[in-house]
Amino acid sequence: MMLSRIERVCREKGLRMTGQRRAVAQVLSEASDHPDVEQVYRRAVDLDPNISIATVYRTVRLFEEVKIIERHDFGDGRARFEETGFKHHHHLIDLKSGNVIEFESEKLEQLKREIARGLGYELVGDRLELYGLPIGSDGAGEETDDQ
Amino acid sequence: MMLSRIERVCREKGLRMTGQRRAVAQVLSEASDHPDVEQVYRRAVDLDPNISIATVYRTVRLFEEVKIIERHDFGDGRARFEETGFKHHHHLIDLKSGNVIEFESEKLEQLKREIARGLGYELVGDRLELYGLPIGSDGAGEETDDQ
DNA sequence: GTAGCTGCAAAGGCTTTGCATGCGA
DNA sequence: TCGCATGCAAAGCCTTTGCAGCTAC
Repeated sequence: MMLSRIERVCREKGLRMTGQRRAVAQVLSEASDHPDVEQVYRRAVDLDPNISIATVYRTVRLFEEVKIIERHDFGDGRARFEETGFKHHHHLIDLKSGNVIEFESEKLEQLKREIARGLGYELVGDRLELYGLPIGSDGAGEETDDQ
Repeated sequence: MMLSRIERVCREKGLRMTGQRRAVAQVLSEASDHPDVEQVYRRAVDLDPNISIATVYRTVRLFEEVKIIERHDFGDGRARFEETGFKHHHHLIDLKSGNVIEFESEKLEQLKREIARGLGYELVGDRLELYGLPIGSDGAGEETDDQ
């Protein structure tokens, strides 16, 4: 059986691998969206029916601390998660469908650092989301939702 | 007696001016920081001892809806507010002191629009905060706090 | 006078935590 | 074995809301 990337990193970091952590790891490894805790929980239950939502909360916090996942806040009051990627990126939220589109821009990275430096600061973190409406949309669009 | 800018806008929008709303308006007009609800409440009590925190919550929501203040979320789980300015700007949070520095950048505005457009979206909103450490800091800095 | 505003306290949504039990290394 | 992990339920934090009384217009 093949280990998920997250699970591998867990071993490297010496974290105890329980069935529940394995389940959360797999869910987040496979997710291409940005699930919230509730969604992670529902998907994890399919892999390990014993998991509780409290454990999901504890596990995502743990994974975040060792930097194998990232926490996001898209302004709706709950946290969303994704596996840490190789490349720093940001998100554009499609206000019509709720979909999240990832993008990266070296120009943007430079500009952010430049602005911070200009104010006398070393940039150590940032948060950026764009909210947009699809060009050419008539507003009658379809929504996405989760199982 | 001179009306605050916010109070003037309230009248223009036909909002009923109560003592409590006047107090919140004045607090936000005078604030140069980005107070949270608790801080607005404490300052408003000095102007109108009858105000309750529920009213502060209702009032900032109302003011936000008519666009005379803006709501921000600096990642600490509570909302912060500031009077709407003439110019769109963003914030850099000094991680050493907690201070919030405002900045604007036309270059950045252009780049954001350009990125959104490139993804097929019309930019209708955004959120951007930079988190930084003062250059040349030894880490032994002073903190700010509020009355 | 009346619609709208307020205070109070209860409730709501997301998240954390205390405690006794369970389980991985 | 033994300490870390978990489930459950309670609690915490910020925010909203139902309701009865009050007030600006």
